[in-house]
Amino acid sequence: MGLTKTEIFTEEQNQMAAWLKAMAHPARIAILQRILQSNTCICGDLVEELGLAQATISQHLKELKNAGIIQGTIEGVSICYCIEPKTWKLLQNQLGDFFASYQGEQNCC
Amino acid sequence: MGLTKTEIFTEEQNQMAAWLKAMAHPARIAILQRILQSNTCICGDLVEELGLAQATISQHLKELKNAGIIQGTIEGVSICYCIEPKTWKLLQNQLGDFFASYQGEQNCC
DNA sequence: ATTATACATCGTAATATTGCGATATAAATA
DNA sequence: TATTTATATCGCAATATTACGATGTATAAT
Repeated sequence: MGLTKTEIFTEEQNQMAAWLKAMAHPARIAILQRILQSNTCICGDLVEELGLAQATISQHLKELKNAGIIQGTIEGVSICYCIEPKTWKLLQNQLGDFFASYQGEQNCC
Repeated sequence: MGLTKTEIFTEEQNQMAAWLKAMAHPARIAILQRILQSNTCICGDLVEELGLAQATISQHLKELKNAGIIQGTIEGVSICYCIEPKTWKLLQNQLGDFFASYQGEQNCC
């Protein structure tokens, strides 16, 4: 084995897992924080700021892009990455609901 | 290679990544939903409800427990799993802040 | 046209994850 | 004490992830 049995879960469960997985790496958290903080597009600055090789950063950016969390547009020689607003808000809402659905310890251990 | 370079990231970035990673699997999302929904402790019902083998479920529960997201207490023969309130609230707040720090598209692509 | 710059992609090695059968453990019951 | 019940752990095979050097590609500058 070694592959997730996606077919036994709902579309929503798989989507949520995919989003979380895309963010579940310190480098990708750092990239997102950097984009959020500067509140504008981020290009190759990342390679110097994080201590990872250019190929590695590029790969991480690709994963965030594939998950729909960021988007990249060509800006001359470099590429400009920023948050994909739609996905961001969707994920924000879904995660918000998910966490808020906890009613606190009641009949619990 | 093949191992994450945790030493170049902050404690917070690594912790957040670890929490997200623990939740970044459809089975573990399903388990958490089940716990949240029934609002009480969950034992072996999961094995019948999800379509995964007992060993697999046990492993997923272990990962959620190791991340501090759920806790398990022995309840006679079976084990009772529920949300770990402290971690849950912490993660809820940190994720909330993280997502809320997005200022919307401004100087962006 | 050539060169420089900024990324992306390929290929590969090291390691991690996923899933499960088999087996171990520990509490409850007969 | 022996057996049942509920869960954990081991060991393995299949696959995925992480990281990076090397190389490809496309735009800008010379």
